[in-house]
Amino acid sequence: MLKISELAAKTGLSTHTIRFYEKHGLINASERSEAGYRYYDDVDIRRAQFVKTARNIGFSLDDISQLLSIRVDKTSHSCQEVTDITQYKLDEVNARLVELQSMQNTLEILLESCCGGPENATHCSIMDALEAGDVKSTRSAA
Amino acid sequence: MLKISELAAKTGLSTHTIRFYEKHGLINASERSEAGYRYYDDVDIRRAQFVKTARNIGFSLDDISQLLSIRVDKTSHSCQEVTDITQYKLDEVNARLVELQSMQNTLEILLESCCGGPENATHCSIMDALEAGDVKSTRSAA
DNA sequence: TATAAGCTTAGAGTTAGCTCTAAGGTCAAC
DNA sequence: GTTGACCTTAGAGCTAACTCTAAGCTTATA
Ligand SMILES: [Zn+2]
Ligand SMILES: [Zn+2]
Ligand SMILES: [Zn+2]
Ligand SMILES: [Zn+2]
Repeated sequence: MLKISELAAKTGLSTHTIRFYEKHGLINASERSEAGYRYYDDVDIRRAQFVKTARNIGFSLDDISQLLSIRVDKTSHSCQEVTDITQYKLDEVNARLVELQSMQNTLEILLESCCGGPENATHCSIMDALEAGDVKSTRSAA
Repeated sequence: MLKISELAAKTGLSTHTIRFYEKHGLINASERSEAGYRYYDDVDIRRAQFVKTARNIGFSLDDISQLLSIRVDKTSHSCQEVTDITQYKLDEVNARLVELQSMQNTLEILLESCCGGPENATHCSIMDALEAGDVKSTRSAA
């Protein structure tokens, strides 16, 4: 049985974050001392580590909620449900990648066009490009 | 002279956003009617379009503040200041790209490992991987 | 003249995921 | 028996960039 700071040390989550996750139903302490101290058993610890791992991959807390409800009763859930969540996340990531690559491209072109020197910016081609608006839009949803 | 909704139509910003940008010093209406209505002249309009363009590229409002203060007095600012802002943004974008590519990679590997079928998730390799924690961490700063 | 559309303001709410504070109780060590 | 580290709670604050609301003027149209 670990106390909260020990679970924090073990998982790399802060105690604040652990309590925050508890409030959101992601993890919990199956025991409490008389004084109200949280105590985590092996099952709790594995669940906390699962959350941390999923979080590291980039799943949102909502995604993780769904994964956890599959996890507690795997026989009632299908592989397809798991891949759906994962595929949806991948789609999000890919969409964001497209945006960022477009930003990267635009910024690189801007940087190439400007001398970057110490003279004043009256002739600056980056400023000119921003002024002219002839740059492609890279944002749809941040 | 445009009224706020006309400027909104012209720039693609909402009237709310225009007022929000004004509150943050990005744009302003050089005239007001007796009733207090905002009126935007050509200079205002060009500034608003500059902001929109910079925003489309992905610059933050803080970045844009800096770009605008260069813009209003280009002789007092150098190309280097402009490239510094741009390069800094590009560095940010590249850092985020690395994270997202790592996420993409991890998610693809997970998806390949799972059958995605309708059977129950007791054998699911995605769940197993999350359980084992043997996935690389993709997040540093979101 | 009445109705609707549009404008004003200050300020609150949204999102996600923490992060921190205050005020106080508990526990082990010296 | 008293430090000091650790625990508890409710709730506020943070970031970024909006987004919306309420309450009340103004302006254009029919
Ligand atoms: Zn130059
Ligand atoms: Zn330049
Ligand atoms: Zn399967
Ligand atoms: Zn599976």
